Formats: sequence, structure tokens, C-alpha cells
Amino acid sequence: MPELPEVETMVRVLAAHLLARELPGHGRLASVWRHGKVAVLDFSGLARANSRLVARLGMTGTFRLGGDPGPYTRQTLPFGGLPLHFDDIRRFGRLQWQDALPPIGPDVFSLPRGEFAALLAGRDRRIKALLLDQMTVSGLGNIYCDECLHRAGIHPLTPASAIDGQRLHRVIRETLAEAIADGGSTISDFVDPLGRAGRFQERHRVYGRAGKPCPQCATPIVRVVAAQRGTHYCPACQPLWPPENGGSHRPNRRRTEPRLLPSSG
DNA sequence: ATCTATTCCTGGCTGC
DNA sequence: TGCAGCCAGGAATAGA
Repeated sequence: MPELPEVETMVRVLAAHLLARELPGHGRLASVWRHGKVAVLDFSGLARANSRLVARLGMTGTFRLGGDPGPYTRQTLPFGGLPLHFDDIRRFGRLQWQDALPPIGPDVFSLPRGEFAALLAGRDRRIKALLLDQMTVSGLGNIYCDECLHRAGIHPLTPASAIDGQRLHRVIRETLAEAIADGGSTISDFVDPLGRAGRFQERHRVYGRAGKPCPQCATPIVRVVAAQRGTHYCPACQPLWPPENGGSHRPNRRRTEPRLLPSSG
């Protein structure tokens, strides 16, 4: 499922191969960019309405450069010499010509961390539900949400107000940057527009690893359902906050640095 | 304000 | 071998 790193990977490949090419009837491709998980292709040359192609990939939507239409091709953009196919097995994706983006929250990667922290302040919402809500902040899906929360040592059901937002945002940015550098995650079938798989799945610590040892402390990873999504976490490294009275889990980690409690400071 | 359930969709898996 | 039944989940929607 394409999340921010996968969409970023696709956008970069499309930009490298399609910028300045002409799409008959729509003009030349002027820029390709993304906001959260939404990919945008801007065309110029013809002053007309709806000159912007907005792509929401959904669960299985992908772009494919060159070749012939396949069984799941929903639309083909006949760029001169290099057709671009929009394939989507489950049909949750949307590809539409319009002027504006759908109303979604700020991009989680480019959002200043202070503003990210402000989004968490005073919210009773569980952090997992909040991060998945694209209206609040856009870009994270189920996989990176779980991975970021593990790296940050935060239980997915923690109320947002109890979290150090600046620290969580730093972890999110680090994680997404690493995933982008790895070309995204290929769980079952994601490949970039040239057919290349991602590699970040090799660094997943919790997603899809229920029952397997936490790479940090060897405690078995737990899977629950939160916000209607499969949610994976390490019960030792990600204790619920505030801790249940008497809960004695403690990550098997050295503490050479002062222990920062995740409270607002 | 925040939660849960339901709908969309289909390949891939399980079990008989 | 075949098939029923369930699973995965992004996003929209309805209802508690």
C-alpha cells in the first residue's frame, strides 16, 4: 500500500522520465509532486480548467511507465513515446483531473515539528488513530505508523496529549527519510514506475511480525486492532502511558542518557 | 470530541 | 482440484 515513502519514490521516478513531455490534449508536464500520500501532476501550456491530475493510490494503485496496458490498468496517459499506466487491482485508488487537492491536513514530512507538536497538544485521541487521520496530518498509513511508534517507544493507544510531539516528529522524519532512501517498502506487490521493488521492509521492526521477537528486546511482538487496523507493537518497548499501576515492563535497554518521560514539558 | 461499524474491492490464503 | 469463506486496509460515511 503506497504511503508517503512509496508515493515519494514514484513521484521522483515520474519526474525523472516525464517532465517536459507532452500529454496530447493536456499540455506539457510542468511538475510532479506529492502532498502526504497524494501524487500530483501539473500541466502547463494550455490555459484550461482542471489541468492538474490528482492521484490517490488507495491500497493497490500504482503508476507504471512504458509497456502495454495490463489486466488491472484503469487508465493510460499517452505521453509522447512513453505511456504512463495507472494500475489498481482493488479499485480503491482515484485518478482525477481537477484544480485543487482534496482537503487534507499538512504533509507530515515537511511540517515543522513545532506545528506537529501543536496538533497533538490537548488531544484525547489515541495516537495511532490521530496519525492515520489524513485530515489531521497526511502521509502516514498503517505500516509507517506502527514502525514510527515502535521507534519512538510509544504505545499506539497512548493519548496524543501525553506524547512529546517534537520527539515523535523527529522519529517520524528519520524513519520516512530512511524509507525513501530505500525506495519504500515492498510487502506484497509495490514496485516503482520502472518495476523496481523497495527495500525498507527488511528494516521493519513490528509490522507483520506478530509473535516474532522485538529486534530491540526480544519480547514477542503483539498484534491488536486499533482504529480498525491491524496494529503491531512491542509491549516492553512501547508501554502504555500512563503506565498501569504496577506494570513492571521495562525495555532491556541501557540507560546511559537521562530518561525522558513522554510528558509535555 | 472521539469512537466503532460498514461499505467499497479483489488476490491470496485457509480449510474442508 | 475446487470452492466457500475470510483476510488485508485507505477513505468515506453513518451512528453511538
